Parts: sequence; C-alpha cells; structure tokens
Amino acid sequence: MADVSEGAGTRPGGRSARVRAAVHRAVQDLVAEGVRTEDLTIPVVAARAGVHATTVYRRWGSLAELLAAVAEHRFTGDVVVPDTGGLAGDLERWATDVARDLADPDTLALMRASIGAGETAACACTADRRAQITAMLDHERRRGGEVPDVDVVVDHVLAPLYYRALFEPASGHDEGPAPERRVRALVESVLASQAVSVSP
Amino acid sequence: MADVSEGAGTRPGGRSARVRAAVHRAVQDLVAEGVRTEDLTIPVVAARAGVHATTVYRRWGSLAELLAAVAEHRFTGDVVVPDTGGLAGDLERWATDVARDLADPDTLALMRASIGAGETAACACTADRRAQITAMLDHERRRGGEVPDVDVVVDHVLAPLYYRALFEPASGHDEGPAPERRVRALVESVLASQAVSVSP
DNA sequence: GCATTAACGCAGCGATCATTGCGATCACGT
DNA sequence: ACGTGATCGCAATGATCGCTGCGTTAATGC
Repeated sequence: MADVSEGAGTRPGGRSARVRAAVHRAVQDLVAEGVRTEDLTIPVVAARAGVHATTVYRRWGSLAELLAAVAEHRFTGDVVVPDTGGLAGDLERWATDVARDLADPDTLALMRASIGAGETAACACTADRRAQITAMLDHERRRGGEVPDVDVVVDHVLAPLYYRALFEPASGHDEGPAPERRVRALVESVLASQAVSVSP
Repeated sequence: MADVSEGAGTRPGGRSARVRAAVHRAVQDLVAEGVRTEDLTIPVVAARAGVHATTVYRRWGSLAELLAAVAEHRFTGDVVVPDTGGLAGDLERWATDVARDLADPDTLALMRASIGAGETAACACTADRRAQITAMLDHERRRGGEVPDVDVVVDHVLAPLYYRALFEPASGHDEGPAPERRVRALVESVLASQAVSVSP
C-alpha cells in the first residue's frame, strides 16, 4: 500500500520504483531482524534487496539518508484521522493506533536507527503526527467545540507514548495489563488541562 | 566531579581510570562537535583520546557498548534532587534543570547516538530520572501531602521535555520566549491531573 | 517505432576498519 | 620494596567498506 506510492521521487520509472521498494523493504526487514546498527551497512542492504551496492550509494549516498527516506515513507500516511463525532473519541482512537504502531518492534527499531542517523531522519518519524492532531482539532472546532492547543496535545498524549516506547520498553511493571487504559487516561488529562491551560 | 567517580568498574587502577576518562571525554567532545554517527568510529575516538585503538577495542569491544557506558556515566548523578519545601517547587526546579540539560546540544547529540546504538544505551539516558521523581514524591509524602503516581509525572513532565528535545529541536515557534513557562505549565497540569487520576 | 538519456550492473581500486600476537609499563598485594 | 598479573602501546594482517570508470538496460518523448 505504501510501496505503491513510491513514484513520488525524482524519476518515477517502472524499474526505479521497484528498486526503491526493494531497498526500503530490505532495510525494514533487516532492522526488524534485530541487526545491530554497526552491522547495518549499505552492502548488506543491497545484497538483501537483490540490487548492487553501487545503486544504493548513488541514489541515497549515505546510510543516514537512506534511513531518513525509509522512515519518512514509513511514518507518513499510515494513520488515517478518525471521525467518531467527538474530540475525545477521535483522540482516543488515534492515540490507540499510534500506540499500537509504536508497540511494533520493527517500527521501534526503525525509529531508533533513524534517531541515531541524524536530526532530519528523527524529525521524519513524527512529521505527520502534528498534522494529524491539527486535523482532529480542526474537525472539533468546526463542530463548535472548544479545543486545546496543538502543543498541549503533543505534550500530554503524543510525547508520553513516544517516551515510553523509546526509553521504557517492556519495563515489566505496567506492560501487559493496561495498554489502552493508559491512552484513555492521557486523553482525559489533556481535555481536563484545557481548564488550566497555559494560554491566558 | 563525575570523572572522579570512575573507579566503579572492573579494575579501578590509577591509569585505567585515566584512560577511561580520556575515552569518555573524547566521545563526548566528538559527538558535541557534530561528528556524524557513521564518522564516529573507534579509531577516531582513540586518536582523540590519545590512546591506542587496541585499548578501546579490548575494553569496550563495540561502539554501542562504549556509547552506552558514556551515556550511563553522563546521565547519572548530575541532577541533585531539590528541596524547596513543596512538591510544586521541587518539580518545577527539577524539571527546569532537566530542560536546561536537554537544551545542551552536546547532551542531545550524545543521547541521539545512544538511542541509535541500542536499547541498553537508550535506557541508560533516563535511568536516573525515575529515581529522582520517586525521591521527590517520597519527600512530599513524608510531609503528609497527597502525591500523584510516578508514571503520571513521567508522562506529563518528563516525557514532553524529552519528546521536544528529540523530535522538535528549534521548531521556531515557541523556542526562545518561554522555556520555563512551559515547565511551569507541565508541573501545574500534573498536579491538576491528580484529581482526575487514572487510579480508582 | 526510434532516438535520447537517466538508471542500473559489473569490476577494480584505495582507504579504513577490526583483530591478533608480543613486549613494555604500571597498579596492586605481601 | 618486590613480585605478580592485569592493562596498555606497537606493528602487522585480513577483511570490508566506500567510491569511480565503463558498458548495458530500459524508461521517456517525438
């Protein structure tokens, strides 16, 4: 689904797209198999993808740029903004999707690698999230409701999910029992903090 | 101050400690100078530290382990838990310190590299934070006050700080004006969320 | 349908990395 | 103060990476 829309680069040739898709899939597969960052090299990726390393060097140049591109294509357009009729429901469903996405080891590993690859690749991981939040808030505002600031939602809903995924993976204290109960609590808190909002 | 307490490893010899300190400082300096992850190699670190690469290979083995060690020694024991007499003041002051620490490009770069190096190194970055929060909450509890859960503080204060530092560096919309006003808002929100807490 | 040109495969090159064995040095226990 | 053993410096080695010509393939425009 995401591999189909590959033709948005420089020269959407029929073969170029297939090569790019193969390389992207190779990176995701390798990183999902737990290959260490130092072992994740361009020749390895090229071999897995079935293309020659020269091609990868020419198209992407560096491993960081390759990871950034993969991350950008991986983290954009996957989550559809829900419309449950209310902001609370929208946020809850959306946050649940995000949490499920972050629970995937493949996604997490790719994000780690992207963060380590550089600032650009790191920002690519969350580029769409803000836009999605803005869309949901606009929906609610168009319904006539009072909505919190985007930054508030980012701080109180998005940030906790990413923090836990990155820094506390399977801590063993609240892992299994309450995955979506936590999401509900986060959404409730952000809607409650509307009253004590930062803006005057 | 942190370099003095190096003698907690395997063999706290006088020279081993100096070598370790030199290597640690070399890593921090190099990563602070903006050296790309792919250019940050063991020979480079060794050359900067004034030791031979063989030593680094033998003591740490991999670059990931080296980064994990550096991150652990860098992010432990730096922040002292304040005691202003009240939980709000403690959290505010502590969060301000954390935010200031995260604002340092050197710290941020080291954290990025550590995250990219692997899960162990990543967790080393925030190992002490939870303990510090627990300490502050215990202080307040000993004063007889009602305190929120540790996870709530992590979600609503710590997570936003780390998220912003990692994924939105100098976005250009609220960077300069209100660094500590944001911290105050976060602390206020966590104290307010006590009322609508998740726990029954 | 044909010319054009971008993109890919191939082979070879230099450079750097990661590792290993040995001698020297320094810290630690008696 | 001296012996013992760990740690470090040094030099050499094999392996791999990253890059650059050149020929070929196939996608695009007329």
